[in-house]
Amino acid sequence: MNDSFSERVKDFIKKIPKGKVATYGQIATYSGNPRASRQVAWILHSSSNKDNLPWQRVINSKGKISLPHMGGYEHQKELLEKEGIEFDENDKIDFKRFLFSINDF
DNA sequence: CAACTGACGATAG
DNA sequence: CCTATCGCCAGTT
Repeated sequence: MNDSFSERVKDFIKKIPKGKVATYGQIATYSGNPRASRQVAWILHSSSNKDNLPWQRVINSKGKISLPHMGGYEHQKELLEKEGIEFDENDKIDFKRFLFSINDF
């Protein structure tokens, strides 16, 4: 359960800087498995709180929060807005401005 | 080992 | 923009 894809995913998420967001596909890709986006989601549920991961910075490829309304959606949105991330009228995040990239390291 | 599950992604219509 | 499907992966049951 260590030194695996899962560990790298968690490590990557920890490296997402404040004020930036990353998509599941990105995390999966940079962790070695471009198609394990689902696994990323599973990991978040599995240990986001336990490992104190900035889970709120993980969104889907559409630039939107995946959580259902009244199921954490508003909570996540508030956390992101507190970090300076903005949402447009469609509740989408502008990748051009807030998407985290490997070059930001 | 088989089936199921999950905050997904890409593609097709 | 929407729904429907399939694919992919790891952890559970």
